[in-house]
Amino acid sequence: MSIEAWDEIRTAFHVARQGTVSGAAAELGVHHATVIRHIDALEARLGTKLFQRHARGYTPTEAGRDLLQVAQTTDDQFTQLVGRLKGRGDTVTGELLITSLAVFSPLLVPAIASFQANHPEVVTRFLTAERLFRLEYGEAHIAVRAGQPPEQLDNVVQHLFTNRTALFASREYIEAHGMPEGDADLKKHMFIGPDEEDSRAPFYKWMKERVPRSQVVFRTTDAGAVKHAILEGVGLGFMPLWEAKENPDLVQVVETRTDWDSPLWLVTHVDLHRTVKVQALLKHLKKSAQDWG
Amino acid sequence: MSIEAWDEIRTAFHVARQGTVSGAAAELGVHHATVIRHIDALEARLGTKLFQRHARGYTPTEAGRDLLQVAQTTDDQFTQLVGRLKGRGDTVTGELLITSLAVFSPLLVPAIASFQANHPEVVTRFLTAERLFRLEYGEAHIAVRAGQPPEQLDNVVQHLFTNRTALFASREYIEAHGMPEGDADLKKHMFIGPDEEDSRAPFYKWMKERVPRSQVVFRTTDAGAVKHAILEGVGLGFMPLWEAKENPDLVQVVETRTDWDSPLWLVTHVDLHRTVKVQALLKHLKKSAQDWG
DNA sequence: CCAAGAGTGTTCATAAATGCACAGGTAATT
DNA sequence: AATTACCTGTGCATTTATGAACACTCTTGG
Repeated sequence: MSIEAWDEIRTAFHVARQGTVSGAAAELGVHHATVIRHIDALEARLGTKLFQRHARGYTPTEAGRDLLQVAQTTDDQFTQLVGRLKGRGDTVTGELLITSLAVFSPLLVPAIASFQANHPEVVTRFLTAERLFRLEYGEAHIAVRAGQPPEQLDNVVQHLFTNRTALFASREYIEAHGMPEGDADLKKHMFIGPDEEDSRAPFYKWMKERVPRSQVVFRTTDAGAVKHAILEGVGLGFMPLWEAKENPDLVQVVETRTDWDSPLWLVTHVDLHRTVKVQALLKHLKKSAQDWG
Repeated sequence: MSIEAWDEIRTAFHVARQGTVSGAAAELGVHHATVIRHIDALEARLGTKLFQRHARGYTPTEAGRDLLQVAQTTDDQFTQLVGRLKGRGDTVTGELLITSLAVFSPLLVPAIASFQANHPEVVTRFLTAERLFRLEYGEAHIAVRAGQPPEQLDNVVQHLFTNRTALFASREYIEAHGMPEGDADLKKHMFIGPDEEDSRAPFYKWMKERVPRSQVVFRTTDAGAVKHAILEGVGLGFMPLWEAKENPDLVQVVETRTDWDSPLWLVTHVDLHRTVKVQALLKHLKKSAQDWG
C-alpha cells in the first residue's frame, strides 16, 4: 500500500527546505494555516514527527530530512517531466503513427519517408491492415481512409486526394484483341473483376451493366492481383490512374468518369489534430498528394 | 518553477496504470467524477492530452506513458520513504544526540558507550558545551542538566542522579598541614575557590561564611582546574564525591551536607520522548547512574 | 528594558473539492 | 437482435479544505 496525499509531502518538502511555515506558505501561495494542517495531517498519517516546532520556525527532524531528500528528487523529476510534456506539443518529436489500407502504401510510403528525412527526431510508424484502425483508442495519430467521408464524432476529416479509376489493358492484350470501340464492342472482350457479383464500386456497377458475367474470366478479392492480371494480358480491368501512370505497358481503354472517383481522406482524432507534430505531417502529405495526379 | 498539484499526477498515474477512470477511482478510494476532474485539470495545466478517451476507458498517449513512468518511480520512492519513517519510531536506529556540560563527560561517556555497544545500529553523538543546548530547535534528543529542575514548557524532565559535593584535600597536603578540626580551624588552611566572590553554589556560600577571602589562594573559573589544584596539594577544595572516589590520594575533610547536593536531570523534548529510541537511552542512563553513587 | 518584527496556532466564515444520482454510450454475450 | 455489464460524463447537494483575522510567544535591535 502506497501513500496517499502527495500534496502533503510536497508541503512538508517546502517547509523542510524553507525552515518556516510562513516561508513555505509564501512559496506555495497558500495560507500558513493550510501548511500547518498539512504537516499535522501528514505526521499523524505517518505516526512520526517530521519537525521540531519552535517560535523561530520548523526544524526538520531526522525523518524530516529524509523526506526532504526524497521529495527534492521527486520535485526535480516532475519539473523535468513537465518540461518534456509542455514542450512535446510544440515540437515534432516522438512517435508518429500513420495507418491506411495496404493498397495505398505505394502512394504514402514515399511521402512519409521524405517527411521523416525532414524531421530526424520523429519516429514514423506506418501500419497497414484490412481492418480499420481506431483513432479513439489511440491506435494511430493519422489514418488514411477511402470512400465516403467518414463521420466519426471526435474525428477531424480532411480531403487528401481524388483517386481516379479507369479501365486498362496491357499493350500486348490490345495488340491481340484490338481496342474496344463503343459499349457494344466491350461484350467481346475479357474482363478482370471482383469475386463478389454485386460490388458497390461505381465502376464495377458500370461494368455489370455492359458486360455479361461470363466475360469476367478472372475474379479476385485482391486489388493487387487485379493489377498483375491486367499486366499479364488476361483482359480489361480497373486500376487507379496513379498506379497505371507508372507503367508504359498499360493502355487506357475508356475515358474515366467522375462518378468513379473515390476520395482519400486524412483522418485525425480531435485531441491530436491540434498538435504541431500532426499538423506538420498533414501538411506534408497534402503537398505530396499534388504530385499524385 | 515546479509543478503544483502532485495529487493530480498521482491520480493520472493510477488512470494510466489501470486504463480506466472507474478502476483508478476504486484504487484511489474516490468517486470517479473526481478522477475525471483531476485529469481534466492536469491536462489543462500542462496543455497536453495525457489520455485518449473512449467508451472502454482511458488510453494513455505518449505523454501519458511518460508520466506513468515518472510517477511509478515516485510512487516507489514514497513507499520506501513511508516504510522507513513509520519503522523509525519503533526501532533504535539512526542518530541519537546527547548534550551536557563538559563536566559530566566522565560520568556520561562510559554509559553512552555501553549503550552504543548494545545498539550497533544507532549513531550516538555526544556534544558538550558551556551554553545550554536547546531541545526545541532539535539540537539534541536528550540533554543532561544540573541544578534546579528546568521547567521548559515542552520538555520532559526526569531525575537522573544526585551529585554530592564534599571538601577534599590531597593526602600530601593533610600530612603537611594536618586535618582541620572544627570551623575555627578552617581559617588556618588554604583554599581553592571560584574566581567570582559571590558564587551561588551552596557549598561556596558555606565556605564564604567560614573562610576569609584571603585564604582562597587559588581561584579559577574552570572546574577541571579545581580538581588538579587539589591533587597538587594547593589546599582544600570542593569536588563531587563521584570524582573523588576514583582517586585514593584524596582525603575528605568535612562531612558532606545535603544542601550541597545538586541534582542531575534528564531532559527530552515531548515529541521525541515517546520514541522507543529515546526511551531506550533514558532507561540505560538511569540504570548506569545507580553505579555512580 | 522596551518596542517592533516575525513566526506559530486557533476560531469562524467562505470557497473549493468531493460524492451522489442519473443520463448516455459502447462492447460483449446469449 | 436484444440484453447485460461496464464505462464516461454532468448538474446539484454536501462535505471538506482553505483563507482571514486575531491572540500569543519569542527574538532582536535600539
